[in-house]
Amino acid sequence: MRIVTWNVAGLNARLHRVKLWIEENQPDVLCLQETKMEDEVFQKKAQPVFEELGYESVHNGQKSWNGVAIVSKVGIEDPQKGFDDGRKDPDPDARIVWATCSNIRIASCYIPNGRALGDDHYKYKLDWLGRLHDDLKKNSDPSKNPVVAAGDFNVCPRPVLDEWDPKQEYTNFDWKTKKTLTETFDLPETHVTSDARAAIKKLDDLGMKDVFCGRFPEEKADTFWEYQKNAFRDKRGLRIDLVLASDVVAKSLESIEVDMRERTPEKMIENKDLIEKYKDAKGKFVKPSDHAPLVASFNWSN
DNA sequence: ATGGTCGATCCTCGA
Repeated sequence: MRIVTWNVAGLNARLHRVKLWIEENQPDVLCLQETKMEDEVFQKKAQPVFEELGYESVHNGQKSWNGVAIVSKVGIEDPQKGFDDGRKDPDPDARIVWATCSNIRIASCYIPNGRALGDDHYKYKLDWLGRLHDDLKKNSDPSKNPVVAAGDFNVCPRPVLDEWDPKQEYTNFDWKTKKTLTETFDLPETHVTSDARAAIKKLDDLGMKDVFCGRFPEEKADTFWEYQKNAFRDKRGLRIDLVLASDVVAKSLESIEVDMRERTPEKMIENKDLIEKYKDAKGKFVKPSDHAPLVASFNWSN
């Protein structure tokens, strides 16, 4: 059972590559984030592509921003859009969708970025993670049942290992001044706070284990590199995409890895055939997302 | 002369 999470940064723009990736990698369940489209658009443009490949799908989206989907070749049962955490105020954003696939309750999650510590969006981020906890506790009981929450958590769970070094100096040539500039890059502060980490810890305490962390407690494995300033080339990334699994699932983990090839910028692709392959029907090279797919394989049968 | 973020939308915002 191969479960994948991938923030595609716009499914309309990325569809050609998502299709290729599914064909090559044959995931059982693919959790997508940042589809940036309404459900009607998903049904019309994306769903038929997935169906052609033998996949069912469920989507919770909105215009321009956010949007999440579960794409599965092992069934989609009891789909649910948004939270069912007992609260009356619905989430204003389309950030979570649930489905049961091969007897595992699965959520595709896009946690709010937070923007800045003083911003209301940061409060929303922490509240959102609390709601995820409460929904899991209320409906899924991860201490007993097979549950997976996969997605872009916008939190670096482990200090240092899941971050870039904010003190490291990077050099880039500036064509305007014709000088080599040295600069450092601050971490996104909303991703590394003790409160954000405590929210992930609370999910862990509920029984939702960060399976990469369980297998590789001492290793780095970034999943996101910003588009700006050659971040991928300079290995300036963060580990913010996570597969959280309840114990019965987590203990069946066979492998977990990041597909770096899918994030490789055009300039760094050496195999020219690959560049041709990434061109869509109109002959336009489809750029990578700023996130790489995180692929988790479990020895799971229901 | 080089390159400079990207996507969705409507030009600026969010990441």
